Amino acid sequence: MRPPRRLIAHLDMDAFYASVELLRYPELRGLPVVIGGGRRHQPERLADGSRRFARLRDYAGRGVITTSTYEARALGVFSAMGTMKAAALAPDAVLLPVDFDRYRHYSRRFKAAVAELAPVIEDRGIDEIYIDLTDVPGAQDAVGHDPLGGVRALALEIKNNVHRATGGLTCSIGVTPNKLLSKLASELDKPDGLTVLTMDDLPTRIWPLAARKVNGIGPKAAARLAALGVHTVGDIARCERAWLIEHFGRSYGGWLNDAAWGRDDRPLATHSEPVSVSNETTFDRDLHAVRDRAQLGAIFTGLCERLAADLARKGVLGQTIGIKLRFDDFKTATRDLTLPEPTADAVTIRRAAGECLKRVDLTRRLRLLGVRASKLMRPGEWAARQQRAAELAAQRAARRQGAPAARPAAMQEPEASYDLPLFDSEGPAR
DNA sequence: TCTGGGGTCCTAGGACCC
DNA sequence: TCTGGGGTCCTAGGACCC
Repeated sequence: MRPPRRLIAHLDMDAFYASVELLRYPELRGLPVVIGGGRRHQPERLADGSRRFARLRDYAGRGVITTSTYEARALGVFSAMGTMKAAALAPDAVLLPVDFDRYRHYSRRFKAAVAELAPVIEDRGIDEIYIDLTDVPGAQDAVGHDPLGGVRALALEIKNNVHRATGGLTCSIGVTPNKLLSKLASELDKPDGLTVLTMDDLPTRIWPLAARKVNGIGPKAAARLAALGVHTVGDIARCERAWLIEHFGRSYGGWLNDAAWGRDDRPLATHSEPVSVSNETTFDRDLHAVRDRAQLGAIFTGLCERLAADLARKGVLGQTIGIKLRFDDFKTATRDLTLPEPTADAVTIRRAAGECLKRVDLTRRLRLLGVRASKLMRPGEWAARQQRAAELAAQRAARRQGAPAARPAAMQEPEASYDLPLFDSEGPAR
């Protein structure tokens, strides 16, 4: 019996935040709309029942576009773009504030709709997931002459279920033998797309793509590749593995080679525990540690209080407390401090974060301040850790008492190593 | 036109222990 | 007494992703 071929789907909601907003404000359909900025541009309800929306040109301040509708994208406005730059490109585009609670609500709905048909899901944030279709009944079946007909039909069913459960949202799905390729495939036919690929499609569908499209090749790596004359995934595939390792290190170079040839056997991560929780804010104007001391102090305390509340809401404690600063030159500094025991208490967090702050040079003005908790654990976990640590300490003590001969010989007889040849002219080059 | 806020993972040096 | 090496934790920074 052959094992079933892996069938991994990547599902990506189309312009998610913007599409959720269009459900609420259908009169904006067909217009360039962007989500982002601050909270100061709520739509205004007029006397005649209609609404007045803020325009991008009305916005002044620091912020980025979170999402834009396809009409806004046509004008050159994309996510992560500075709002001021976006305003220069599309001054008449409608600007809406982000409403994460609402997006989370629709996120839960679409994920539940998928789970009804295929329960093995990896969460990849608010608007995308991986789905393992390998063992879903019917997914491996051929339909007529199409060996992938079964999985194609299943993916369409998933799209329909999402559309129905969200009141009209569309998504794009890529199905391939692994996560890496599916992530690329889901983008090939956006929006409202479905792309099913096998390894045979690698040269025609994947290799022409820009290297930057690969999940894991970011702006830095893409620039380094480009400087070496490597621009597409196919360019990477044509590079010798050894050459990639030479330029990018054993780990990343090897991965680049695997990625370009579509090799990826990572399983779906269906459960995950949070690693860190943080709270940060960018100021309206840069602040100075001395001149704006009072204002900074209030912001700092507020961040610590919100962090404490977030920890409590998630039911975790953090043992390492850290701060993040961003200076007026956009350079970032972090400091952290591991406490004797984990906490979720605002005052304890504020005190630890204050200690961290003392270790930073504060002559430059600040544009961002953040507070972070890591080394997270559930309250019961702390007791268990303490218990384990005590047992280990007891074991070590017993070993020291009962078996002194177990110490390394070199520690008892240091003379033994005196004459050993150390690094000489034949040693490793410095 | 100066660049949000929430995360994860990796690397690397030093401390410390055995 | 400055000589080995492995393992783990802490800290700082950086790349990357949604």
